[in-house]
Amino acid sequence: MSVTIFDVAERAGVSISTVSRVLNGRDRVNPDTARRVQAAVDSLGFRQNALARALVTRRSEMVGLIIPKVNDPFHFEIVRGVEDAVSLSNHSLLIVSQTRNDGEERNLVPFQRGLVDAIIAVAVDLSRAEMADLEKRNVPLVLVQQTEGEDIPSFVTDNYGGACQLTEHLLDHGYQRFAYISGSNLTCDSAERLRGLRDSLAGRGLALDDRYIAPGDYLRGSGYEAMQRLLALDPLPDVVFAANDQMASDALLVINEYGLRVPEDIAIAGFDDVPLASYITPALTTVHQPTYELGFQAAQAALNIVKEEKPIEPMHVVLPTRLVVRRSCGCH
Amino acid sequence: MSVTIFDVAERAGVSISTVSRVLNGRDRVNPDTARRVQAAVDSLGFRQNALARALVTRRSEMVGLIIPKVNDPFHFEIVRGVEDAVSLSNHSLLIVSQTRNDGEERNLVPFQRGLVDAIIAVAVDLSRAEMADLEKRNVPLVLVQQTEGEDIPSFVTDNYGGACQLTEHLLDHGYQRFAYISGSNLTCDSAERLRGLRDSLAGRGLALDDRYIAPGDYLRGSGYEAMQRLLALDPLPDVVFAANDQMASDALLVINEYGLRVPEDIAIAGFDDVPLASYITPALTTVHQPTYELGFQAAQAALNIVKEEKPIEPMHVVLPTRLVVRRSCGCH
DNA sequence: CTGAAAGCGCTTACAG
DNA sequence: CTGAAAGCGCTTACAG
Repeated sequence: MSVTIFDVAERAGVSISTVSRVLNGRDRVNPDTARRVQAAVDSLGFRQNALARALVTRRSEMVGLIIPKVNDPFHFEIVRGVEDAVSLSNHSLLIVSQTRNDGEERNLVPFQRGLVDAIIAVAVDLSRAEMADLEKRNVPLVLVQQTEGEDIPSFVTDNYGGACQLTEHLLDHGYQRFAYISGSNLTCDSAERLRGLRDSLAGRGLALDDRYIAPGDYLRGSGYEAMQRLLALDPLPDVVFAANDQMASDALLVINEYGLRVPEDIAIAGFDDVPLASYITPALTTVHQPTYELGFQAAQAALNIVKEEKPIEPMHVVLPTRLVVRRSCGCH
Repeated sequence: MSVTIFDVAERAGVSISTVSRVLNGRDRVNPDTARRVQAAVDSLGFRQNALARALVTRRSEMVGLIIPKVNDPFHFEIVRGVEDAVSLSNHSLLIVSQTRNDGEERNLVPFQRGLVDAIIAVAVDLSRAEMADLEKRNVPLVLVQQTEGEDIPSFVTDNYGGACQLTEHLLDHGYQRFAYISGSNLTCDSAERLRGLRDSLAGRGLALDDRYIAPGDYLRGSGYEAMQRLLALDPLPDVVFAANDQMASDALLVINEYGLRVPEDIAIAGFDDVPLASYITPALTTVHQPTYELGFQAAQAALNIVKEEKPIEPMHVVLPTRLVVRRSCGCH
């Protein structure tokens, strides 16, 4: 069996209450006693059982993260940010990677059973019912890259503003016929980016023809089909704005296969500024998102809600994006 | 307060023992009673408290994952594999992302406190002492992409074989002067790959000059410096074998900056076959690793050890790699 | 098939 | 500053 607090107490010749006190360092303890206890702890190799502790304190010191089951650098930077914030305050990270679209409830079960002190949900489209259930169980929820009403805290990047900035830049190149490759329509980021594109075009008296919107899902390969569809259009678009870099890279491949050149024949731009963007040829003009920051701040906020036991201020944070001009837009 | 098993028992007019029985579905329970209990559970919205349950069963149904703090697709595919295996058996995943090199013990604490039933350590170079401690606490450990003696189960890809295959291919192109950009020397994969390179060269009566080994650390940007160092050499290498695709991509950028062409002036090959490899120009010849499989199998093994309470068979698994020929080696 | 009781390993008022 | 006792929410022999 493993070493318990009773073993330590016995060895140190004190009660378990005293052991608990020196372990948690909260109440005052005679320095001599404390030393004896510490010696017992060390010699026995004792470690507090986190489960027992959590059961009585009602704090597991674990934070739950729900994230779509995609493998891209964009999401992983968020995870890194979350992980850093979480471990900085000595908490652990429990991850549930949820397949988009499957809507099964099972995945959330660990979170409904008192396992985590707070939950961070990334672009995951939780149902209202699920959110309500979590709320009933009194576990704070923070949304990342999505929003859902006023009452649930959220951290997003300025998808709209970034899209506007990018579109303005493309317009300055003189492009007129825009095409858009959309992301998964389950998440709101793609819609926001599209809205930015539309509004900026409208500002110059242009409109986006619906036929020039090709559906994608953010994932590898989906930009491929979308671009093929766009290349069947007549006239061809001047410039393609893909909802993320991955799809933009796919589009580039297709355009090259068709014997056309980027940016001379068709310009391209993406969104996210993942590492891939700077490695392809021509390097991709895109919008940088502070993903690590996003995850870090969201996690800090979640932890704060737990600590303060009240909502955070401000409830809704929008992090600025930054236009990254490379060659695929026609610059240089 | 939250709904407990007592509330359910009261509502259903039975004892908590009975409620527990229907919840866990193990012992025989009168169908009528079971229905009453289930109705109470549903109407109260009751969920078992996972902490309390874990405390008595001595199973938390959580699996711990230790992974270096890098953000690359290679590692994340492993995570995805682990996550799938873990959630397939209704367990949760607790992640600790460990900075290489910092050697602080703190990160392992959650794992030493009874929080997880098993641990999977990815290329992380746990110290012997840490492994021993974990063993003392009776939590099974499975190593991924590393080995440490006979007694600890491990899952690795065939780094040596893959490197041999790749080298043979490059030799068939007629290259003679090889250079190697190494990975972090904390992990054994890079050493294995280097060994494969060396042995294959030796098979053709060639040797690798130490000056042609440039140190890298697998991370973004480190191939950059390494390649600069190699380009200062006289004579220049015919071909550069980078220990992973990321560094190979960096090397490509540097070679282009120097006004040289790949593969005409210097050929390049990588390792891993991450998505990036197929997007750069020229597309990268590399060695595919079954990373998802690796994580999946490792997690299954860990879960099996927990379930069977005995070591698995076989203890050491080597998954085959596959040569992926693209253009950077000179093919086409 | 079901209930009363002990126990998992801790923390935390409450006394002293 | 310290200890005895209750309790966190479950499971599981043990009786019946």
